[in-house]
Amino acid sequence: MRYDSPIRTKPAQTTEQITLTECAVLGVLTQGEHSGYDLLKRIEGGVGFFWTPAKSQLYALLPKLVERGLLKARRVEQQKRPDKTLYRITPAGRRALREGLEQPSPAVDRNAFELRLFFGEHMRPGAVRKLIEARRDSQAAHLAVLEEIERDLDPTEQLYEYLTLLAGKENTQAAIRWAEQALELLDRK
Amino acid sequence: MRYDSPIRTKPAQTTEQITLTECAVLGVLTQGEHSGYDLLKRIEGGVGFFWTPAKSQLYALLPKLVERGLLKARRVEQQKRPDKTLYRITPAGRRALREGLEQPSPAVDRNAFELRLFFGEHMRPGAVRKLIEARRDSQAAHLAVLEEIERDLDPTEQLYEYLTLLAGKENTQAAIRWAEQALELLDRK
DNA sequence: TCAGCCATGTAATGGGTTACATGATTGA
DNA sequence: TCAATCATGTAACCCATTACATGGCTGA
Repeated sequence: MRYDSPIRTKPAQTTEQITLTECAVLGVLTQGEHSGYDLLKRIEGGVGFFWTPAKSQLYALLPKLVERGLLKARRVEQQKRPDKTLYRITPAGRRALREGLEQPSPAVDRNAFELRLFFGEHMRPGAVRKLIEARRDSQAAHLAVLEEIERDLDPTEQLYEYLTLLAGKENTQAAIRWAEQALELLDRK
Repeated sequence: MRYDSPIRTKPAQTTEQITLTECAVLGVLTQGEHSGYDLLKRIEGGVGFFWTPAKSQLYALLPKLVERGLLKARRVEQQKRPDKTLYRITPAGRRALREGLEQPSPAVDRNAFELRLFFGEHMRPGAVRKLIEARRDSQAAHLAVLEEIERDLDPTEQLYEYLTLLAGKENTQAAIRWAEQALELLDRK
């Protein structure tokens, strides 16, 4: 088989596309100036339920966002603590965030749990049951966390956070219901 | 800051770990011998609901799995069609699949939709509503597909496929319920 | 005649993970 | 005294995506 050398077509970008990881970072930075370290903490208790960049990825990302003009960096020297860099979102950053958020989401979300379940036949007997029980328990624990958050959340002040919470609860409850049903079906067999 | 050169610690693997993409491929190949092209078709109508490797990724993967002894390749010459390579899973492949499936799933599934919703405040007015409506509609369409599949599925013969289907239905219904609720909340505001 | 299927890839880049590394400070 | 927190990264992969490329056959 023969192949001609491919033609370099640098796709002329009207505006620089940003990834969802970058959206997550910019999104958190709309809530004020933060260091990389701060961001990791913030992500844990919020966006982290559905998006978790690795530490090294985050530290690699921040300077790049500064280069692209989406963030501004400010170095802060400290005595009792290591020096740190604080990042602040720029107007261009806000525009990029908006555009990134308004892109359509890809059609399929990959789902490791369903993949495993689907091929349950190829696991050892008992492994599927364990998988489902673990699922039920972790989802129940997650539900408890979500309900905790719900108490401290004002639906009128934080409408979108609230809607996201409701979505999370609905999903989690569905997963628990399913798990119980599935375990029964396994028993009957 | 100074860094010593990192020590090369090739982690002594007891058994070669496989990725979930590889699980998906091996899993489909437990159902018989297939070409790369066949696999893509097969994936579309099954695993593809929760796992979708790119075409180029698949074609790159298959020879590697052969090298590692998890698949066996067989070249088939054809007259009216281009020649093709058929792949068949080996006993080592089945073992690797089992081990891969039995690994614990990562705690968080990333969810592009929830990420967007969470930062809804930073979208233009109306964009969130569109996002939710699109979600509702695509989930409703998906539910219809799942119900179609359900009709041709024998719960006793294909238990795990059936359980996966139930999980999918439960999730989809939860998403639709949530979307309707969310749209009402947006109206009231 | 023309779209679409069959069949297999290459090239280039980008996104993301794991493991390693440092070292002072603070509270139990 | 010992673990945890604060704070920032490097190195090396590997997984995954997008775009490009080929070319005969088949049915509407």
